[in-house]
Amino acid sequence: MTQVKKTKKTASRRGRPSKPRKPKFAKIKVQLPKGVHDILPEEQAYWEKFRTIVSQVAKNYGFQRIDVPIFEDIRLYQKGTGLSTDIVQKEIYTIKTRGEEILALRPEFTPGIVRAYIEHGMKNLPQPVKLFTTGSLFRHDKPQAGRYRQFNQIDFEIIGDHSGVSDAQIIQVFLTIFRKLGLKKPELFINSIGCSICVPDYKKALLTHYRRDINNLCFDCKKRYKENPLRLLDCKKERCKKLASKAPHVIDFLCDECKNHFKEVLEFLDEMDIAYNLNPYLVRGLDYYTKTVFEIFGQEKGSQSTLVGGGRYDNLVEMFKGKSTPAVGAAAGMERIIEELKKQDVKVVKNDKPRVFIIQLGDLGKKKSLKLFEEFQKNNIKVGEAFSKPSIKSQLRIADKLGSELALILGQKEALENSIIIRDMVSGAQETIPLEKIINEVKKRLKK
RNA sequence: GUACCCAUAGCUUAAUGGUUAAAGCUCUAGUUUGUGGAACUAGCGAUACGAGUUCAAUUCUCGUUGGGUACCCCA
Repeated sequence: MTQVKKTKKTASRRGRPSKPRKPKFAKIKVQLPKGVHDILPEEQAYWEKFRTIVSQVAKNYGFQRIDVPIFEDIRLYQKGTGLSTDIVQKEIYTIKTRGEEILALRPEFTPGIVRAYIEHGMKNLPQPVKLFTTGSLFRHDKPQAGRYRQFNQIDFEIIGDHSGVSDAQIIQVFLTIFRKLGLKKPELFINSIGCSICVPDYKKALLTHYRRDINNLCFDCKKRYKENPLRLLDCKKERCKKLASKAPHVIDFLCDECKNHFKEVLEFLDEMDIAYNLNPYLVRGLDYYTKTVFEIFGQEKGSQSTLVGGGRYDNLVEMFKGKSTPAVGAAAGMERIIEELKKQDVKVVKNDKPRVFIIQLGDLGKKKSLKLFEEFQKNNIKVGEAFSKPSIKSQLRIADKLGSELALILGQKEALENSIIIRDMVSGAQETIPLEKIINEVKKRLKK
């Protein structure tokens, strides 16, 4: 029999000389542009857990959510993030509108949040204003592990307080989130890069230190020498590193105010038992930082292991014509943190398995099943279904794969006599009961 | 922006300068016209794209695209 069938099939295939029918439309192959990624259903458990913890911790520490637009006037970032930064010089995505306007996809959160603070008169709220957000950012960078062109960050800002307590609290918030996520041993590095009063002195000293060796510097460092001497300390090239290691430390040049502020921050960290490493060469790549700067690294060493970066930016509000307002904030890369969780083998349980599954057979059975399904929704019981499958076998298979404990079978016969079969998927025992009692029966059985 | 490595089905892998590119997992269905997990059977499904060498390229060469890694920078 099967053979006949087979022969028939091949014969018919061969006997049809003219092509399989062509689609009337042209096909194109589409794939993701460079450096962007999908977050697939099986990944979502991590993201959900992450977001839940973030908003929980935010609430506990008194941060309110704000959402700022994905694109803004490019000048916001040119002025805020800084013209000399790589982010603005080579990584920012721009959009030209039909008018003359040039917009930019946000490469970071802080300028947008500061703009919102000013624009909505938040200086009239009780200070400081504590805000947080999460979302996608865009940087045209070369993609590699842990680095994407569209990526997600969580961001916390405290605007309107100069005290070191806020710096410490921002750090505390991120470490709390890490603890709740189950991330082991994040490492904190911290430094102070002074304010507009003391930094010029330090820059002068740096330039003096480098002056004699300027011709030995790498190409980038020559540029840095002119535009942003602090970043000379950041260079990873051997020759430049050697020079950097003999360079004077910022700490020694801090004015009294900055020195006290830094001391205060460290004292608060000590008080909260937060371990930190002092790194005199940590300067960070954004122009607006003053005083405290810090980074938090994961355990996995590598150049992309920065999980959090942040610091104080006491001049930024004023730069946008706001009233002089001190502020501090930080942001963490969500993709990197989730990668780190996976590397550390932190498991996240996904809990969306339906414990009950409805199986329908025949037209009448299907119709009644739809209704029954709604009944379960009203009773807030998660129930699985495969209404698109006609056979009982496929439906049972799916119920089994989903790990349902109970299968409810509603076929033609049951529909006619207003009953339903309830099947225990573990023991295989089943029982026919009146349809109207099913909700209570299921509730009873699920309690066990 | 620079350097190195990589690219076969949804996933993991195989093979070949020459007929129809192979397997496991997954998925769809069947072996029971109303009963899952196992087994068996069948089906779906791929040489990233473009050029060159060749009688013949998935295989060799080049380019493009995408991925990985290092530098740079950053989260």
